Parts: sequence; C-alpha cells; structure tokens
Amino acid sequence: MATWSQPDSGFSGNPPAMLSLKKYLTEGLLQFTILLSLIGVRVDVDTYLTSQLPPLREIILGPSSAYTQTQFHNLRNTLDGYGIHPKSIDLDNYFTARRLLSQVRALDRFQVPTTEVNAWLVHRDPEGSVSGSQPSSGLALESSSGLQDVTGPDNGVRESETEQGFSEDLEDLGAVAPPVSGDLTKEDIDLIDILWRQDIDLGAGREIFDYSHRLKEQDVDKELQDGAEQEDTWPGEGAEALAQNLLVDGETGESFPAQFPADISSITEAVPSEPPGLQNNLLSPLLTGTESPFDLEQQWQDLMSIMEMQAMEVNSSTSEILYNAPPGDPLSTNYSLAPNTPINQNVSLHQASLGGCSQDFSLFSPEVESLPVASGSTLLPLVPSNSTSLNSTFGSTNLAGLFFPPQLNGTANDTAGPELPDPLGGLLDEAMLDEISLMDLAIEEGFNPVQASQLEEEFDSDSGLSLDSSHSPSSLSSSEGSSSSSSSSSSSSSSSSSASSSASSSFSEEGAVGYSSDSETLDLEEAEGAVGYQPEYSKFCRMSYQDPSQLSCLPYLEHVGHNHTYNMAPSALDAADLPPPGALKKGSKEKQADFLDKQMSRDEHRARAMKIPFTNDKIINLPVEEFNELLSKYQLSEAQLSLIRDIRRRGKNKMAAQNCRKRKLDTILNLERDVEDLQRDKARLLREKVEFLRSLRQMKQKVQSLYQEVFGRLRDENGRPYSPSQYALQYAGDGSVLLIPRTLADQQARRQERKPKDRRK
DNA sequence: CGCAACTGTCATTAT
DNA sequence: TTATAATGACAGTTG
Repeated sequence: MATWSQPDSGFSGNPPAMLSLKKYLTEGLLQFTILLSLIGVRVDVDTYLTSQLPPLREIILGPSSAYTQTQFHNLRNTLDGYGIHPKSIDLDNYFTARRLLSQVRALDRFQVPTTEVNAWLVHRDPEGSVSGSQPSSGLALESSSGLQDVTGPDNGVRESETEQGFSEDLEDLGAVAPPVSGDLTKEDIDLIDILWRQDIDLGAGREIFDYSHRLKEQDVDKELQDGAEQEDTWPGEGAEALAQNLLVDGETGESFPAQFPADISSITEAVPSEPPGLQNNLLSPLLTGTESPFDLEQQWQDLMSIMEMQAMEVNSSTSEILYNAPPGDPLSTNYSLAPNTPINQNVSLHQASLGGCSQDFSLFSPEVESLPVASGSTLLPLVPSNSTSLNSTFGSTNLAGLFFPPQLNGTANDTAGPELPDPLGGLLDEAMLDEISLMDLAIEEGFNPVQASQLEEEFDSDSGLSLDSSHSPSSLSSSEGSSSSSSSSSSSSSSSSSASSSASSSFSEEGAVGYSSDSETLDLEEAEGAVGYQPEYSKFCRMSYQDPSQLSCLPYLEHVGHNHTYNMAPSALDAADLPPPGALKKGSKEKQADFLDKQMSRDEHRARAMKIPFTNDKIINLPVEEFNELLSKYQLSEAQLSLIRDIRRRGKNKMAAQNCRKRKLDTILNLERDVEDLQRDKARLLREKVEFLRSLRQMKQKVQSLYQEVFGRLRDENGRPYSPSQYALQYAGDGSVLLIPRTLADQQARRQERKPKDRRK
C-alpha cells in the first residue's frame, strides 16, 4: 500500500489551472444570477464583474467552482481548515464560499457604527420616552416591541441560543471538526489519501475562519435581530414618508458635520443671547426633499462616502435617541422643541446632537416621518402658522451649504431642489423598508438555524483538519483499524451504529474499502488467493459516509440515513454461496459469516463465485499498472477477467457516483448558504443605510434648530426680532453668517435652483 | 401498495 | 487511444 500512487489520478488530470474561465463565467454567473434573483437583489452582474468589485466577483465566481473538478488532494494537502458536512466533497467550492463570506464580512469593517447600531438596537425605547437616550434604559423596553416578540427572546439570550443552535446544526452536518492540530505527519497525509481513495467522505472539515470571524458573524447576527426590532417600529406609511424625507437628507447630507461647530460659534457670538422666539416658526428645508431613484451602485458609493464623512458624527447616542422616539406621537412633531432645547453657544455639533436630540427626537421619530407627507411639504402641516414663510426663509438661506461642502451638497433646501440625485433616497423606498423587515424576520426565524450551523462550522474550524479526523464519518468508515471506530466520537459513533445495526462488531475487523485493510489482508489474501476464496469481510463501512444519526438532524440530509448496500444476495451467481436460511440457527461464527455475506456487494459475491483471487478493493482501487500486474500474476479465465474489469468499472463508477452526488448536494448547500449570507448582508446594509439616513436627518434637524435658535435671537436695532419671512441667514463660503433680506436670499437661492420649487407666499 | 429517499449501475461524455 | 472521472437516467432497495 505504501507503494500506492494516486488511484484516482484522474483528478490530477484536471488541475485547477485547467478550469476554464468560461466555466467560471457561465456557471458562476448563472448561479449567482439565480442567487440574486432569489434574494431579490437587482444587480447588474456584468457591471459588478467589470467593476471588479471584489466581494461580488468572488460571490459570482465562487459557487461556480462547485461544478469544477474537485482537487481533493490538493485541498487536502493544503492542511487548511474547512468544515464540511458528511456529504460535502467539493472543497473547492467550500473554500470559495468561505473566501466569499470572509470578504463579505470584511465589509463590516468599513461600516461606521456597528457598535452604535447595537447600541440603539439594544436600547431602543418602544415606549418612546424622551429620556430613553440612556443606553441602559432600553433593554427592558426592547422586549416589548412586537417584532421582538415574534423573533423570540431578547438579544442577550438570543446570542447564546444561537450558539447552541450552531453546535447542534454543526453536528447535524457532521461537520464537527475534531480538534486536530494543524501539523500533520506524512503518515497522516498518507492516511488521508488512503481514506480518500476508499470512497470515504471528505465531508467534515475545519473552517478557514478564526474566532474573530465567528464573533463578527455573531455580531452580524445580533445586528440582524436588532435591526428587525427597529424596523418593526416603522409604520407602513411611515416608511414611505421616511423615505421621502430621507431623500431630502441624502441630497444635502454628506458633509455637514465638519463645518458645523465653527459656524455655530461664529453665529452665536454675533448674536445677543435672548430667549428664542421664532424657532417654532422656522421650518427647515433640510427635512424635505424629493426622492430621486438612483442606481444601486451609485447609492452604495454615496452611502460609503456618507459613512466616511459622518462616521464620527453619527454616534450611538443619536441612534438611541432616534429609536427612543415615542411611537406615533404626531403632536410632538411640531417645532416647539427649540424652546425646550438649551442651545449651548459653543457646543459642537456633536454635543448639540447629544443634548438636543434627546429632546428633539420627536422631529425625527419614525412616527413623524410616517406622516403621509411628500417631499418638502412633509413638515408643513406640523408648522403652526407661518410655516411657508419659514420655508422660504430657509430655502433662501442656503443653510445647508453651511454644513455641506459644495461638491457634496446638492442644495439641500427645498426651494433649491435636489441639485444632485439623492444617493440614498432611491434605496429607501417603502418597499425596501418592508423588505428589510421581512428579510430580517425571515432570517431570524427561518434562516437562523442554517446560519447558526454556518457559524458553528466556523467556530469549529479552528479545531483544525477534520478531513482525516476520526470524527468525520468518512474517516470512521475508512479507518483501517476500524476497531477504533467504535470508540470514536459521538458523531462518528453514530455512523458506526448504523453499520452495526446490520453488522456486528466484526465489521470493524476489516477496513472495508480502506487500502490499509487491503494491506493487512494482502498477505492473507495472497496466501489464500490460490485457493480462490478469500472470505472478505463485508464492506460495512462502504456507505459509512452517510452517517444517519448526523444527517438525520440536518434538514437537508435527514433522509440520507439509508444504507442500501444491497446486502441481499440478488444474483444467481452467489445464491449458491449464500448460507441456507437456517444458518442463523447455527453457531455464532456462522451467523457472523452469514451476516458478512449479506453485507457483501453483488460484485463481491460475483467475485467470490468466480473465484477471483483478490479483493474487490484491489480490483477497484489499484492503479492501472498495479492492477495489470496483479492480473498478470494469476491465470484467470476470460470470464474472470471480464468480471474483474466490470467490477473495477462498476466500483469506480460507484465512487464517482457518490462523489457526484455529494458534490451536487454540496453545491446546493453552498448555494443555499450563499443566499442566506447575501440576504443577511443585504439586510444589514439596508439597516445601516437607514441608520445613517436617520442620523443624517437628525443632524440636519439639529442644524435647523440651531438656525432657529440663532435667528430667533437676532434683534434689530430696535430690539425686535427679525421676521423669518423678511430675513434669512446667509452663510458665506468662508464660514461667516450674514443676515440678509429674504428677497435677496431668494434671489440667490433661485439662482442656484435647478428646479425651482417656490414655496414663498 | 405507493412513495420518497438512497444507492448502484449503465451509458454517455468529458478530461 | 486508453483510462478515468463526471453525470444523467434508470432501476432496485428500504423505510
């Protein structure tokens, strides 16, 4: 056996390099298209391919490898970690999927407020209490949300539960990788090869990902849960209104935090400190806008830019505030908040948002957003009397420009209209919001188990190489000593139990298909070969890769528990060899022999009937040269030779069929998992987007409030406040703020308006 | 008995 | 060309 070369040299005949790009592109694209269609993501695959977007490209190309030749040996020799279910054979595909996942998860890194998301998720106050900005206050409230109830226990409990679920699923998958050290000896590798050649399932494997990855995924999971909660709070019509409002935000949103503090201070310094008087009348154009559809990619880029620019500004506190907003309290939506808001003259925007948002939250609460108002007019009903004048005031002031760099600022004010397409608004329509909720719900309820199993696999991945481990069903079946198989781990023992159900412990005497077993029996066989009859012990483990106990727990594989080894003696050839029915009554030895006979395959019976002087294992698994050499050593009849050739052909084909089926199943599983991952990522990204938009809107509201505050404190030479309808604050590029007549401001604004949306009286 | 799942086998094609 | 692998299709076995 030591002399054995790769029996399945056919694999080597298909090096990875041979994988045609065409195959990748065609099959990969096809699969990915299917995935996308399943997910509902409308993405131009070609665009992403050409744009060389790494994650998507990997996603596209990844699954395709499932159909490619599996480089078992190469992969195995990499000693890299991977976790695979018992039927999983396509390690290439698995690696691809892993790489894909890792890259997708890598996206998490860029995202600004992962922790912030968690924060507001956890602390969201469904009661809508204003004071809920405190993180600690939200936890109890969280459970009260409707979706939360649907999804189950609170996050804290949930996380642990998911972990348990992972482990269970992992076991189901049979992918539990035993903690094998990464260092493998030559013998180990050889053993792996041997096991593999013996039609052993390579399924179990260790994961590529380390603990941090798993943690990351868990975080993502938690985010999903949280996201589901938060989104649950959105009323249907609210989502639409929100989307529209968000659009407006998107226009102006991208850069304003940076300049804010300085501007504020500059304004406030020049203003006498008097109680605000006109704040209520001031309506911020920033809150209004029109939705402009945008392609997904552009939105992505915009979103990214927003993230980058406002990462520091968008913090957990704002998020908390946003989500602590009282549900459905339209009354609080009026702009009375300004008086209640103590404006610190010198506070930075960040501080202002922290302090003011808690009180101003009502303006940005989902309920407010949910008001059935479109674009700029959304907030008008909320404004008491001179809302229109206020609008005009704001529109002319170009206040937004104060906070947003020109290149990014799409003229936030209503009158100006969206100079630039809203990068975010297009994504955030009602349907999308609904989709988010549904997706989260589905993921949490439906996909969590699988997802959990994935996580569990990753968790176990560290343990190391599981290919050859005794834990893997395949190894169990193939273990040459097989006596050890009985003592194998629980996962493996299940497989042995299945075998034992039909066979006594004797099955372990010979490593069924294992080459090692051949070697062990070689001498004996050859010694008895002349006699022509070598009592082969049944190949109990032949089918062992299908560990029923493990697979039964896995939804996909629960039906794989069969062990149709064709134990019966069907052919007339071996009928004579079969013991009579009364054999069972004979001694245990004969009983055992009978049992073994029944475990023999048809070809084995035929071989025995034909007095084939060597085992079927050899016939099937020996390399061609050795096989021919073996044949040459015996004087075999033509019938025998024909049978031997058939046995070899059938045996190889049987293994090929098994591999094929495993591969097929693995492909399906991988695709399924990819779909889940993509759905999860999509949901997460959408959630993040919503979060950013909310934060953005909140900050804009802050700006508006400050504007109102400043404007309200302005007094003319007679000590009277300026009328918002007659004056507006105009800021210059250098950061200075001027009080100018509204007519002038309007002119300037109109000059900048691409699509005038005049609301003046 | 019928059905579903699993498995082995054959034929065909690809490598 | 040969050997082998892959795979669809079919049939047998089992629960």
